[in-house]
Amino acid sequence: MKDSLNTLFRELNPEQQKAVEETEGPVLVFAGAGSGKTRVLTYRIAFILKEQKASPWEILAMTFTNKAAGEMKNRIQHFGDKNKNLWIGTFHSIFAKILRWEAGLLGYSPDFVIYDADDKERLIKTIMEDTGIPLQNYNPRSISESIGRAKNGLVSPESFIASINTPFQEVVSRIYPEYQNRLRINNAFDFEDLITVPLRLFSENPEVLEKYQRRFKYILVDEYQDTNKAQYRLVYQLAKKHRNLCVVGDDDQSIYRWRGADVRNILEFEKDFPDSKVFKLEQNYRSTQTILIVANSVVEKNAARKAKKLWSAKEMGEKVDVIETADEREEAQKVVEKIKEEVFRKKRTFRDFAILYRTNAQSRALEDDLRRSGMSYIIVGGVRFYERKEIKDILAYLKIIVNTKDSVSLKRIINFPLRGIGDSTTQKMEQWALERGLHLFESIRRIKEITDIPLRIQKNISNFYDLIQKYISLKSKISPNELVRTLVDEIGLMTMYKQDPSIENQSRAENIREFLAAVSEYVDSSESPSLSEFLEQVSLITDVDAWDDKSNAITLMTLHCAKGLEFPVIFITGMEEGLFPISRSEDEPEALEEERRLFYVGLTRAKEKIYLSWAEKRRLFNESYFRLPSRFLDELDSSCVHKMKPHPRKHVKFTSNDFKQEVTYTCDTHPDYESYSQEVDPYRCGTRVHHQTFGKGKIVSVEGKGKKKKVVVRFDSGGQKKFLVQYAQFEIL
DNA sequence: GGCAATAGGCTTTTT
DNA sequence: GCCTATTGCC
Repeated sequence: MKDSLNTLFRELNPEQQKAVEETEGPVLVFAGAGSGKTRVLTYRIAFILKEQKASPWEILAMTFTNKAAGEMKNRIQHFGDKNKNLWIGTFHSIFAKILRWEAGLLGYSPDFVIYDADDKERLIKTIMEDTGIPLQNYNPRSISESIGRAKNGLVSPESFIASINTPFQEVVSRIYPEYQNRLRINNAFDFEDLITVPLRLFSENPEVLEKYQRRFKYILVDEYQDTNKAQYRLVYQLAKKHRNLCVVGDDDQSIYRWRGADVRNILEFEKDFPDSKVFKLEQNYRSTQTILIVANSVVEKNAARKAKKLWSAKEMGEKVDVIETADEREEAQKVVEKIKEEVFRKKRTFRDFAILYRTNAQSRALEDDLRRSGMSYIIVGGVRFYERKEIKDILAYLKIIVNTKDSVSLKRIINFPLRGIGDSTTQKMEQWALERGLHLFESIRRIKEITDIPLRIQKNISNFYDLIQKYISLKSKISPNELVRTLVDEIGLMTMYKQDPSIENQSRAENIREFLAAVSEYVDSSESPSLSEFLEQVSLITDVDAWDDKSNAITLMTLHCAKGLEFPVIFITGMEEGLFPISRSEDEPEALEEERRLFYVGLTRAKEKIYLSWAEKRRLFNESYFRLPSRFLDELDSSCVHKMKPHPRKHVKFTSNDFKQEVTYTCDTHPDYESYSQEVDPYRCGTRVHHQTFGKGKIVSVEGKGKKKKVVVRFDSGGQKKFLVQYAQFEIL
């Protein structure tokens, strides 16, 4: 171990080495993209162990993704295989583990299940139905998000009620306390709970907090800029005793503000810990100089950031190519063309490429073309595997077997596959349970006592009860693997899907097979496999975690997903106003800065070459829209950019379809369209208008025709608003 | 209670 | 354009 440490120490630059050796007291490491952040973290742990400052189980290292945690674990294994007992994991998995141990103190049993966004929404819907809040007026998802935001910001149901400003918040304030109540009844936690409940646990039980404070002599936090208020408090609490806290992050890569992440946590670390040591890692080992110049030129436009400048000892490298295309199909073609060129010219292979985009929906056009060209690709993200309906159905069975109190899962499967227990019956049973303060599962067990359910249906219910009961008793006798296979077989899922030869059912059957394989894999890899541990793993996994760089394929994913990864060649597609930066960020400077950081993250994924592309016309939802190039393209250091002119278009052809569609056209860049247009209409892009209330402005987009015609006007005062032309009473200037 | 047809919502990003 | 949830009919 000593040898390998010495060898590797030579690989650290002076700043990295200082950050590794400064083990005592609070330490803040600003680690720019590609500056060897993971290396510093792992060496630091290895160094602490080597100096025998702590035992492995006294070191806690927290990350945001399983992938990052796994990489850290892997690298540390190189230093010695006794390091298995280190506490390395995601925030959520670490605290899920602690919650299992301390569940009793919270009125939970250790078999609790973890609800994902879908379960959460179902529960909220149930509450809305029960409390008579009309689903039509309030969207359960917005309510779920609102509650999530409150929890991340440590706003309790009580304080939420105290700060109501809108009717919507009033509705949320009625649901929020009941939601927490039902979670407890269902013996379930949601994602936010995994962070906020430990905090409550610690504040209500100081002796428990002290136990963990004493245990964790050294605490490390990765991607500190992504912590939210709750996570920050949790870290702060745990580190208070030994004060050996090392946080590593990069404010320029903070891209999860919308999820409650608070950059202030990293920017104000020195305020929270006045005696902290600060290190800045600014040498980038990943990218060419050109790439860093371009990336810096973009992120410098942000006001809220710590001054720093990444540099590289590498060569200048190639310029960034900006590609302008006619529509998203041509964009895809160009990307494919460039990949072919790179493969041919530079002898690159598919795994060298990543195609990034802002929204998952953009992947389709790219996929179509890649498939046509016979190039292998993998999509990371999108519809997550464990969130697919057929998988969630099986998971719901498993959750019930582990925790019969979980009424959300119970309702999901009570009549799936169809067994003659319909909605009205379920409602009767719920009502019966509610009146007696029992769980829904109790109604099922004691179905004979519910006399207003016909005998025939009672029989169906008691069959269902026997089925679940059988697996509950099997749970301790056979492995999760055998149990799941028997279950899938008994409820006839595979036969059900296979019977129908439609593509979607075939792919469902395929997914179930994949799921069964995942269970086997879990059983093989775990020391003491249990159903409940498997469920936890599944709940906390993401698709990036499953991304493996071994297969030789082009990677497609969102910019968010790409964080922490690197590729020789990066494509960032859809560089258009309204898409990137996404339209919702336009009127909020902080959101816009976050978009810019996201762009920065994308750019710094590249080792050698960057292609940026945008399309003049793009299909979104079901309509075509004309587009303007992203403002970010203007922010690139022009000396490092090479603009590729679109193919000379001899005739801009518009099919009759183009005129039938309801399109948004932006005219400044499309004089061609004007000459083809049969409509003489003063309300088009670029027209300056005056509005009674808002003053003077310019039309920036148009949609719809006739009476439905709407325009978006950007006013000189700064704001932007959409109007129905019919009612707006504009004065044309 | 079951099933097929239709309406409606959505697309920013995720542990 | 897709997926899901709801509706209306059997």
